[in-house]
Amino acid sequence: MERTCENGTLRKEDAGKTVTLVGWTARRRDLGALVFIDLRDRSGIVQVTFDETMADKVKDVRNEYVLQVKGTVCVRKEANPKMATGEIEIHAQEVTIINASDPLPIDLSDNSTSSEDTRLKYRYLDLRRPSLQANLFLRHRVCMIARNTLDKEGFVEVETPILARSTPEGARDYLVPSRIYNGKFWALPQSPQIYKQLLMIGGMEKYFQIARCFRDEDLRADRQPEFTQIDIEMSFGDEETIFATVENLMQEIFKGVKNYKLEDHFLRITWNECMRRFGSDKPDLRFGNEIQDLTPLFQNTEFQVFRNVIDNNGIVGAVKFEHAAGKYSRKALDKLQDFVKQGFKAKALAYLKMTGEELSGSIAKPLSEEEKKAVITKLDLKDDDLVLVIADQPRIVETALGALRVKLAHELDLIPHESCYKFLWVTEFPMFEWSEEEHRWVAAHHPFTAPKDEDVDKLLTDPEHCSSRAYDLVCNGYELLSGSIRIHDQALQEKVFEAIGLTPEKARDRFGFFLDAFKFGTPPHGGVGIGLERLTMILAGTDNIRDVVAFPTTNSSLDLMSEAPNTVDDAQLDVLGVAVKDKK
RNA sequence: GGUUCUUUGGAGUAGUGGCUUAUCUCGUCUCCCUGUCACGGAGAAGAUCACGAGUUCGAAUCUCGUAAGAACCGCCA
Repeated sequence: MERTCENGTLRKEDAGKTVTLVGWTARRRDLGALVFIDLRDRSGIVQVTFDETMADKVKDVRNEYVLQVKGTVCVRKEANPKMATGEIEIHAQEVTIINASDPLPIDLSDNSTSSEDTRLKYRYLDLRRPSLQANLFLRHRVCMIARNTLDKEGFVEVETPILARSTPEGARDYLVPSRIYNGKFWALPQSPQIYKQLLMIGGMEKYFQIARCFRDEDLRADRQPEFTQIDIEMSFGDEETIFATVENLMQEIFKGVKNYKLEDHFLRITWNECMRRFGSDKPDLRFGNEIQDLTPLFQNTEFQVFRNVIDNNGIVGAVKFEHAAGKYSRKALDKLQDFVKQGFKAKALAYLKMTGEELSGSIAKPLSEEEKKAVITKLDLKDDDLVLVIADQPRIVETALGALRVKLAHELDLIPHESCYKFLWVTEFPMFEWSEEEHRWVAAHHPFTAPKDEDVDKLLTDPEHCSSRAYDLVCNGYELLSGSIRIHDQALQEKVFEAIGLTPEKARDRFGFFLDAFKFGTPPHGGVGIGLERLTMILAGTDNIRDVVAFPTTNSSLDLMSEAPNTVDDAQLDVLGVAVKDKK
């Protein structure tokens, strides 16, 4: 099919050229003997005019008809400054209606928003939306830069199996029944973790993969059941080598995509400090409002609530918001209290408001004059400042105030709208977390993560206070990547398995091949998995992962377009040796 | 597993117990129009108000249940 150029690329310099264009009818303005059609392809829109000799040929054309137009590029008498191609138009000489279109069930114009489920049902139409196409182009750019940058540094892309063995630690696996071995199952990889470590043992030294990962867990605005990681692993390095590689990669991506220069080295803080200051392991550093520990001010308090909390190893935490007291009514603050009670198990939310020199609010009365003065001095309170206070167990205080910090920053518009990217390495994550369900310690990152050298002796005796060599890279409140230095010593690996309650027999059963591999000269190694969607979201300036995935699912992992998952024929089940208990 | 919110012509919405024969915008259909660009003008069609039960003299509106969507908590090594 003849096509001489893309519609959105035409400019005044092209005037006089005869061109053949193809595309979709974005909009048609019919003035009778003169018809204008905005012809859209993926590059943009150009106005085509059909004069009295041509108007008849397009009288049946409606929105989204596919056309081929031959015509001359002409300078417009009156330019449209809102269009990239607004200085020119195409005077049509020939037109072919290539295909018709029914009226669309969704509205493609940018100022309208069809509901999320209608858009997902007709995703292939929603994809015609220029903003969505731009996101997919952006994602492509990120992948291209990642490939080129890593290639230049000697990393080799290796594909690892999608049909793999289930590794019960961690997220729930998607399972695939085996036809040849009835009763046995593949698992889709949650990440290529074990394979990339085996590649290190296999002597690849520097590996990467743009890898699809699968996790059968409940979704969020930034989580889909399948997603893509820029997966990187390297031998003979340490944190410094890996951080340098990632920082360079991020710099290249932000330069290539946004022409934005990131700082040479990203900030670093330990996990403990991060939780203390921000109540989150993925803090948004585009605004301040850090959590303050007020416990020392109330050591001798007679306020019973604080007294009880402090006597039971709790803390009193606070977050200050400047010029916010007037914006939060009693009702609004009650709502915030419900938010922390329901979401974060906090028993209550107290507040203080500064009016002139005077402190008022829910706990102003029970506090002594001395204590109030101490709070004012400690938080440097000025007129109209709002202070949210929670007294409870430390982790509850931190996470609840951390969540309020983010919530109010949004409500008070404290977050810069323009391009602003605050990167942060969070290091020394805890080695283990206590699982209430399983009544055992589980790996906080994954069980192949190396402990800090000085904590190796505490693995079995004091798992709670073991720190690991795991790290996250955080940007604007998103966990952009996770990684760690891995264990490369068989004895240490077995010890960590023991710490999470895996008996040697069970460990052998689940990871035997992996443990065996450690016996044969395993190099020290470590790496990261970068969340491609989250990175693209940040670059695209959206907070919904569906905006950067071509065919996303709903919150409940349904594809509304194809209606997957769905039933299969009994014959298909038979051959797999699978029976369905309760058909819904 | 839990919490909160949402569901009204093809699309987006207004409507908090009777003022409704359900509002407006876009789209659709018919006619007019040679400089529009979210074209304009005249007219028309199109909705058992997600589904089921209940309260009431009376329900799009109140209550309960079901389904679907969204955000969050748990979960996500």
